[in-house]
Amino acid sequence: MAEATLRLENQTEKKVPLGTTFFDLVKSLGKLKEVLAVRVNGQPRDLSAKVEGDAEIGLLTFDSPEGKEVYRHSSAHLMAQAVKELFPTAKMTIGPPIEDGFYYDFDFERPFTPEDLEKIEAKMVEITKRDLQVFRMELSKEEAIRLFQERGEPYKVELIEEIEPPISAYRQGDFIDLCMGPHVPSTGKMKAFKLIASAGAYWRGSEKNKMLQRIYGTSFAKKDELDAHLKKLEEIKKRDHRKLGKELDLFSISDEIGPGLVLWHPNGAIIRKTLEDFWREAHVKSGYELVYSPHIARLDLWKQSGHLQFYKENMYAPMDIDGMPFELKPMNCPFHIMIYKSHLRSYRDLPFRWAELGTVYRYERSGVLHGLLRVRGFTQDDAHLFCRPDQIESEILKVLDFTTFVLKTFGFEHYDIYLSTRPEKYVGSLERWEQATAALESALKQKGLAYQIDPGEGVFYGPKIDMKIKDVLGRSWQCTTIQVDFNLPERFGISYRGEDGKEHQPIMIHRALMGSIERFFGILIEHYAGAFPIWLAPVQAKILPITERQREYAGQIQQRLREAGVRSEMDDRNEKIGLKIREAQLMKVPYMLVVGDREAADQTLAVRNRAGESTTLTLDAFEKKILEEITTRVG
RNA sequence: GCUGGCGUAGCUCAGUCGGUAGAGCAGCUGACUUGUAAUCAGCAGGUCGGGGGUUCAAUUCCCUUCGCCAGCUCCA
Repeated sequence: MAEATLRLENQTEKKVPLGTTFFDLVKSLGKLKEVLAVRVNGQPRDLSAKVEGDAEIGLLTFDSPEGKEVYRHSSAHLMAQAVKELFPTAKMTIGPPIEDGFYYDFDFERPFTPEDLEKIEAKMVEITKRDLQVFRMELSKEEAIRLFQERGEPYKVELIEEIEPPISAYRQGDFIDLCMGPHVPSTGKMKAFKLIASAGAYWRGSEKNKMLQRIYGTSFAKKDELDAHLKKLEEIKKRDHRKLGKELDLFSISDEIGPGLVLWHPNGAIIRKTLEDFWREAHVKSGYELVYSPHIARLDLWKQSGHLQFYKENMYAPMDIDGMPFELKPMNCPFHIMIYKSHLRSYRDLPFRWAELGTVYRYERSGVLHGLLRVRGFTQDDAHLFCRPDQIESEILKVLDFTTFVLKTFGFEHYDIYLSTRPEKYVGSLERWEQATAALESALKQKGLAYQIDPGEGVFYGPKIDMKIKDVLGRSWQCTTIQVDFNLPERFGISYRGEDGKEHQPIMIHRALMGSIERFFGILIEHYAGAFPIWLAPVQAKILPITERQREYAGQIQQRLREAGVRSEMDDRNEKIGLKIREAQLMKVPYMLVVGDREAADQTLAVRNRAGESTTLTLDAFEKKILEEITTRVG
């Protein structure tokens, strides 16, 4: 009998007869329990598939991204089977794995209720107990269409009509679903799953189509992994910036003022002020100059910039001022261009680096507003660099250094970086695009930053680098964006006088590091779970006298700390120390300074931190410690 | 914008299968002078998101509108 040589991941080779199933192969390796599917020469396959020749074999377990996909895709099938058994009139549509789980969309006469989800989950458990074997079927297009027509699944028929044969489907018990696969070998493989939510979703994602009922679920290979994941979801809920924003009295969004418009309360405002001071100081140190611009400008400016043409949906209606239309600004760039235009510029002047905390207003559809993360009025930490083409790379290098420094200050040290290249519709010459894209890429490489290329995802006016930061829970947030712009310099006809005495067009680079102050603040609240590091904390130290007898001593401490620039407060209410501590703790105050008769006599402080640890220090020692922590921005 | 859910005191929430509402915390007043996450008592507080309709009567049912939440969509 003919044999095939299989090379396994650990570089060992194994000879097996042709036609051996991967199931048998995995069994012979003693890994049947954890292996869900295999990768054959890079292609994921079922365990039931047969060895057809020499191949590189990978074993897919739940620990690999591909294994997770297989497992969760099978989980989606399991859920669909449960739904069909409970609600036979539900029509199946699609059900893919997603990050952290899976979903399945059904066309059903009503939304699924939480009680439905419980029933479905119970049915899923039952189906796993049946441990149904999962079979792959390969069909011609006609067979596939007939099969799903007979089964009364019109959405599946619609999908089949658009795909090329051979068409595959998977069967477990009486349940059949159109699917590329691969899948786990039997329903009993699914050990730990939970249905999370139901919600509406459009067929094929278009609001012109019918609204379907989507059920989200998640699944894991082990119960404790599922529990850990559910715990993380709880943690995310606890950290919700909207909840913490209210509890810590940081900000509010008022119905009477309008959706997406933020009120910064004193506690939030002092954090913002501290953050902005840091931002300005850092920019000046890094060779930027600060500028300011107005909130409205003549409509003509936006015509010239092209925003009226390309950004209209996000702009508010113009207002009439003395018979002339003015527009609320959605961006700062045209203003900075006008500053550029206010003088004749020489190649010797370039680059210019102009930064502004510029407040812009953009119309966002009502359904997308979300706390501080998506608002209608916000302040960008914006800057525009005007440089010569040969300066792009060095400028990008500086921006990359600068943004990593700024983000690191807030404890963000892991990024996903994307380089977006020329889209189909673009302005500017091919040569410019290539030069700029190469400059961006070269800068990323020099910095040793790992990045992915997003082909064709650049903006029409130039290539860009986007950075997503990872917070303490591992969630990604898009903040930094660095965009080369060939368009606006052209539209506004800006130029500089070159060495050759001729006019040249400068390159403009837009960049925002935090993105917007509002959004970044929202991310920070969640990142720190409201327990801001001491340099940002609204109240850095709270003095808690035990009785009225220590009021004078407590007052001296407060005065001393205030003079040293520490944001301190005193709680001299006629209350028990337990209550004062509890309230300071709930407000996540970094240091509680308890002073009773003992401390007053010794001129010391009982310093309690947020973790509940106490030490006794002299006032001098505490002042030194807290100032050190504030200036170094630790803790 | 779309689908679904929700909107009751400053906050968190209960309640009314139609007869104009209740708790805890917060607030105010008083007592207590207190040692590391809630001292006790009393008082006060709501046109039940807004508008309209049905009804003898609407916070409750219906319509509409605004807002919030989840998801979709969108984010040149």
